[in-house]
Amino acid sequence: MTVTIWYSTDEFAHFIAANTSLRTSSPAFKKLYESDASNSKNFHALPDHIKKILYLDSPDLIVEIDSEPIFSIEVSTEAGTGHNAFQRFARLAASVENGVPAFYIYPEASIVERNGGASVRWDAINPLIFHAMEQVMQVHSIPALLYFFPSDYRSYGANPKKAPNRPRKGLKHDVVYPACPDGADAEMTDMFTAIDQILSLVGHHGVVRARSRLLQDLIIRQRRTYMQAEYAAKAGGQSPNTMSPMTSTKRVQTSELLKHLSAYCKDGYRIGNLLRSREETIIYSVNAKYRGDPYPGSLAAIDYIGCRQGMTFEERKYNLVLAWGEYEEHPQKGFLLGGRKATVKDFIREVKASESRNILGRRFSSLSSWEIPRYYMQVRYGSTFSKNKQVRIYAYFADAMLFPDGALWRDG
DNA sequence: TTTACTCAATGACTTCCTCC
DNA sequence: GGAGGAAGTCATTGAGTAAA
Repeated sequence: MTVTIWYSTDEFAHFIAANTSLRTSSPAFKKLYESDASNSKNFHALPDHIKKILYLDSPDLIVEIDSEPIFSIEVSTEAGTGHNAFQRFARLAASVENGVPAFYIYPEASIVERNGGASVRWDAINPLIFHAMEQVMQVHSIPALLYFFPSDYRSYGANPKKAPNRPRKGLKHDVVYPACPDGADAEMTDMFTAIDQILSLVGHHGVVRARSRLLQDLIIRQRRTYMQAEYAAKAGGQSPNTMSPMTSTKRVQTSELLKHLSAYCKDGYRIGNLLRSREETIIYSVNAKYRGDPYPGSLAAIDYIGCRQGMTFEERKYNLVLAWGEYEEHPQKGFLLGGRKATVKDFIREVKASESRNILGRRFSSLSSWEIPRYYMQVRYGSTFSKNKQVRIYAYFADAMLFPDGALWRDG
């Protein structure tokens, strides 16, 4: 049995190995490269099954046994207010969509000091993240489990100024691995138990059979139940639509979307059946400058919270549309998008920039040795991994992208 | 060989806006 | 007017590359 831990942070990989049964399997530690866009020298050398998990975004760690990914982990110390907790959601989704359980370590709350220390308070996690992860589990029948990054919150929730770990945002770090969460905390020991359980099931049943049993496992069911209870307690009965990022969405008749898109339909062209097949459309309306984070992750979460009813993005009850600009209803044109913060040119510019990393137009004699396998990867995958993160994620999740001065959409 | 610069990604902090 | 959420800006890191 060959165990490999793919990591972006060496210390975190050793932290996980030392605290789980992985320590007895003499794992190999290998660096994970995020994409062909961010690391053209090394990305193409990753195994194909690892690339598939990275097709949207790269997690902090992937554990692989005999060339089969077993689970992935994402860790963050960021304050989880607003849409922040969703920034990493696309990579959790990518993992689970490939049948690989995903662990997410996120602070229940972290201390944010504002105005030079005049204001010291806990910023608590947006509970909608629990709901979104539950939806992913329901769609794919693969665990997506959140564990709290250990903190002083439960003991010093009312008094952040007295929190022992105030200089580190109230977060408890490990003694041996200081950049990592405190491995002695119950949240982390619970996570290690769940990891060991997954490794044990894989050892007994093999990867494929183990996957189908994971959600029935008692330890995993208990965590899932805990997450549901946390959502209920923290959301206090609020509807998902009253929480970020759902507050930035609106549901409209698809006919309104088609009216809006008709401005771009010339020379007898008629929009295809995919958009028409769904009676209603969810529009993620962002009146902001075009950018990446946090929108890609939020878009993926909106898909799972409000649109999906099957394993692929084609199986949606509602179209999912990302609209940049100031939304304004319009009786004849469906709706308008105003403002100058974002333009379709921003998106096109990024796509064009990614093409500069495409080496398929080169002559063989001009390729250096290390570029030959990269060239061969691009022959197979085109620019799948050469585009930057947001371009990949937007094009994957959004059935249409709208700007004040242009639009892109799928036909089928 | 060293240094400076660029790019991509991530995360933290500040500011703005809306609602009560 | 204050609280909290949303959006914008900035700092950091790591890798690659071109110039000194």
